[in-house]
Amino acid sequence: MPVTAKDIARELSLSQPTVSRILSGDLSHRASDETRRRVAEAARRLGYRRNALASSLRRGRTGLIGLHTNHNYDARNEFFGSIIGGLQCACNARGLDLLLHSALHGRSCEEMFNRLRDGRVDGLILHSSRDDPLVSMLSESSLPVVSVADALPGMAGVTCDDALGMRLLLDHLWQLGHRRFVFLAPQLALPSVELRRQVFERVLKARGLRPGARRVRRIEFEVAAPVLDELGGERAAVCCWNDRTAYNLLHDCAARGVRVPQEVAVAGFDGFLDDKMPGRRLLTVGCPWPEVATRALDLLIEQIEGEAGEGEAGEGAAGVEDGLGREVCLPVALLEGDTA
Amino acid sequence: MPVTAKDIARELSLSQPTVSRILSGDLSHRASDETRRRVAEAARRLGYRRNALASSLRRGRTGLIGLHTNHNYDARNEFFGSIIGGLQCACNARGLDLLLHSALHGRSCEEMFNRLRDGRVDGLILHSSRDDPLVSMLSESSLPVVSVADALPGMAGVTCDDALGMRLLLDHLWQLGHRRFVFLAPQLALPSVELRRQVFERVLKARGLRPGARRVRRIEFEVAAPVLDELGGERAAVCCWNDRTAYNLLHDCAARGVRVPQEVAVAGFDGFLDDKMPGRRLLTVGCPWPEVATRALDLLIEQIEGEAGEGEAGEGAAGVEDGLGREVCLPVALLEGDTA
DNA sequence: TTGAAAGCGCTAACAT
DNA sequence: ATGTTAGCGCTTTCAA
Repeated sequence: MPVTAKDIARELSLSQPTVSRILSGDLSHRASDETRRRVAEAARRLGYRRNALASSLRRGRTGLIGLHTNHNYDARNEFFGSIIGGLQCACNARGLDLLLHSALHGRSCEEMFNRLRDGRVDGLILHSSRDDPLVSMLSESSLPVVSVADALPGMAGVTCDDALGMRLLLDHLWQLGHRRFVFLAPQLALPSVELRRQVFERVLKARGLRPGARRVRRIEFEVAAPVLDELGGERAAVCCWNDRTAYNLLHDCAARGVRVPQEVAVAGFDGFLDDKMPGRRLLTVGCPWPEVATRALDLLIEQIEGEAGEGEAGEGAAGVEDGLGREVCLPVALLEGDTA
Repeated sequence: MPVTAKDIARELSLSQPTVSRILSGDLSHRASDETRRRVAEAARRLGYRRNALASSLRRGRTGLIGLHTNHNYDARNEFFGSIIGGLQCACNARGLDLLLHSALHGRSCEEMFNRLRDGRVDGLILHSSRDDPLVSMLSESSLPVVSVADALPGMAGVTCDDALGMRLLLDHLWQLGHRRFVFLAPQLALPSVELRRQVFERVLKARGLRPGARRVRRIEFEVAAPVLDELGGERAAVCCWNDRTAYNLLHDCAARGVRVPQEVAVAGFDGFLDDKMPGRRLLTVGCPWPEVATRALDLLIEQIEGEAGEGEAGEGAAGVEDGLGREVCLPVALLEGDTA
């Protein structure tokens, strides 16, 4: 039913490749202006549209960028929405489209790997954790991959400056007079959070706080409430691993009548703009997630382009100078608020 | 470089189709257990992965669903994020993947149309407005399309019950004692908003309010501030066309020291969960956007499947009984708050 | 400037 | 139970 180059060729008594060359805008091909005109006219008249599948199959390029996460995130999650949104804009600017891979929950890791590598995407943006078996499969494969937010072994990645963020946050809280801290971390093995935790412990230890005054509390993903039972009256600053957890905690405080910041101080990490409810503002660390996504796409495109011109390079030290081992770390900023 | 069915066939001295049939899980094909085993083993050993492009080209199905909007939305927008998120889940459950089409801003409408119809997706979820030329091009084409949130002529769609929502809202405000109303609408030709506006005017007229007490104010997208200058002291209930606009208005009120709800009452439309800042809650209409997306996908799949078994049906009344003209309207609920 | 031929990797019809 | 043949629609030599 759809009109093909062959149809136009038949209509104009030309060969199919000639038509195809003109319609694909091949500039190295010098066709007569007359033929050009006739082909263009017939294409418009018959409603020709190039089949992207056939074209991609032949050229080995699809113009599609894949996005996959092994967490239960979708676009409704503010973090993941920021990543997707940033990618949408960046793809837009570069004439690419974005493929959101479905998670295939419950299926084997091999199946997911096979789908990611089935030729539909030129490269992959990945958000995952160290304990995901898919990571090593991907890093050993030839598919260009760049991780976002959390650094993953064996592949390029773009992160926020987690260490700096945590330092800024602790300095600020310290200056406000806080001397008792809790860090709420998820059980997930997220490199970014582990980094923040390390800095949390190192900085506070250096300031001379005893372990009891600088606790790390593992929580169920973003569920903060249980920690309130453990604070025991004394004032504490609770550093949440992300903004969502912090907002949950604020909610729990309100529900239990715990005053913020008088009894409990709350800090987040993400910096999602929240001008919804005036009169209250979360202390947090601003992370440029959309820019993380944009930079990741840049790195990915480098890899994709590099891959094309490959083939004769020495195999020994490959992977470093062509961007495979590149790690980009973007600056963060303290966003002051009234919750501490 | 990638391993093909041909490679495996050569390795095992089989024909390529035999290998292909086994690896594609063709159950109608009875291969000997021995061959099955050898093929499976070789596939694993050599790292075979089926090329989705070739497969799709041949079968005429891609397993990809497209999403396009002609507005400047991306996943960071709460509304569009909800739609994307809902689609991700629904696609996930059905083994489909989601393709976010880049907007191609500044390029011609034909180009966008051509990209949407280039064979990469089996069907399209569309969010657009009546004044978009793309809509008629798509509705006349054979590509399965379903619109979300805003009903579009000539194609199936899923919407929220905008009329009911506005009625519930006005009833509630009326009972609270409000007798002066403003509806903030964008200049965009969004059918859903026009419907709300119509109901706004009809209901309030029926209640006997004179035009001056039931004004419709066109605003720049989601910019609410200017309306504050025009209220002139007297108390009014401002119905915003969406939650974002309402939050902006709350923000503006706080900035100018206008007390809500004492001086100005504020209502939204969307119902995005906002437990971020405890102690204040927007009066709004809860719209099930993710479910809108899910239902739209169902309708789309119906169309796609129906299309396959087509070919001999009478052409006269086509398009109605096979779901093309279907319009689904999902229920909404009033979400009470303290802003009115 | 254009045409002929080949092939991307797969699936489907038919033959054996 | 397996092989043969053909073709999806396009791009890419190479030849004319």
